[in-house]
Amino acid sequence: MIRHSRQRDAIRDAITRAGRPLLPQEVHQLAQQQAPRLGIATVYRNLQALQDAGEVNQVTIPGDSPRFELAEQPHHHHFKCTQCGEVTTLYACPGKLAALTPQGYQMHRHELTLYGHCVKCTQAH
Amino acid sequence: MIRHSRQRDAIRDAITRAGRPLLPQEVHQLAQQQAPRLGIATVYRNLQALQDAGEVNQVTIPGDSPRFELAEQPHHHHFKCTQCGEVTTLYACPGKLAALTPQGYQMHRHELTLYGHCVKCTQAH
DNA sequence: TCAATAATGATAACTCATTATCATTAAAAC
DNA sequence: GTTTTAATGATAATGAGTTATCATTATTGA
Repeated sequence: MIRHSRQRDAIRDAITRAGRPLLPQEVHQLAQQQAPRLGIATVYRNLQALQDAGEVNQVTIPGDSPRFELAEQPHHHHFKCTQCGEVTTLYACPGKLAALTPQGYQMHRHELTLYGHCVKCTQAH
Repeated sequence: MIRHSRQRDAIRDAITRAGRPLLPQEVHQLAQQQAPRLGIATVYRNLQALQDAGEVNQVTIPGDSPRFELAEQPHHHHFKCTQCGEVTTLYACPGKLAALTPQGYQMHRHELTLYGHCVKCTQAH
């Protein structure tokens, strides 16, 4: 039987407030503002639980460990800043990707990641 | 001072013949046909050396460990078969991705991965 | 052919994200 | 309030990929 917990709320809130995919460590840091003694194991446990419950999804940027974002978002892609490492959500898609698929192949989904400098890092020059 | 070695030739040839990005284990298996007693440490050492020499590049598919492909290829993307796991090179690109970049951001490069079933796995039904 | 040493192969060691363990804490039903 | 037990926090253990170690092999210049 599933019980309510301050920690799980803090984790869900952190992901919601961020509006972008977060690494477990980022979730840990952000959620600690709301649940001070939060342990990293609890973060992993609840990310798993929230995923099983269909509340959050896993996002993997090439070369990085998985990040977590709210489920129930429209189709989107991501931008990773090569300076600060932050990942942003992009609500846009080039479309027409079926044309890239070779003869005889079946495409079911796609992932696109843009790389560059975010606003903060661009301005910091 | 760099010496010639049968093992490095076998590794370079395996990547060249494959025509697609290979995992270190795949390189190991393929190159063993040409260099029977090839050890996995030698594979890693030479992948690093070939990368330093600019002969091969590293490719990372989300969630996977790095693969290696020949450098000096035109711009391209990849297709990963969700059935057999094989990664194929796609010499095509949707283009016009600058339009997806948010105001104030600077995009330098992008990565696109298509997922689905390759010819072999599609036919195997 | 021979000497110098780069490269190899086998395997131990390491890295680091993630998971398991277990005593303690705290929801929630009564 | 009391009881039950899910959830937590601290930390040890795990695992997969990669790197380091070192005795041995093999390339290359003399």
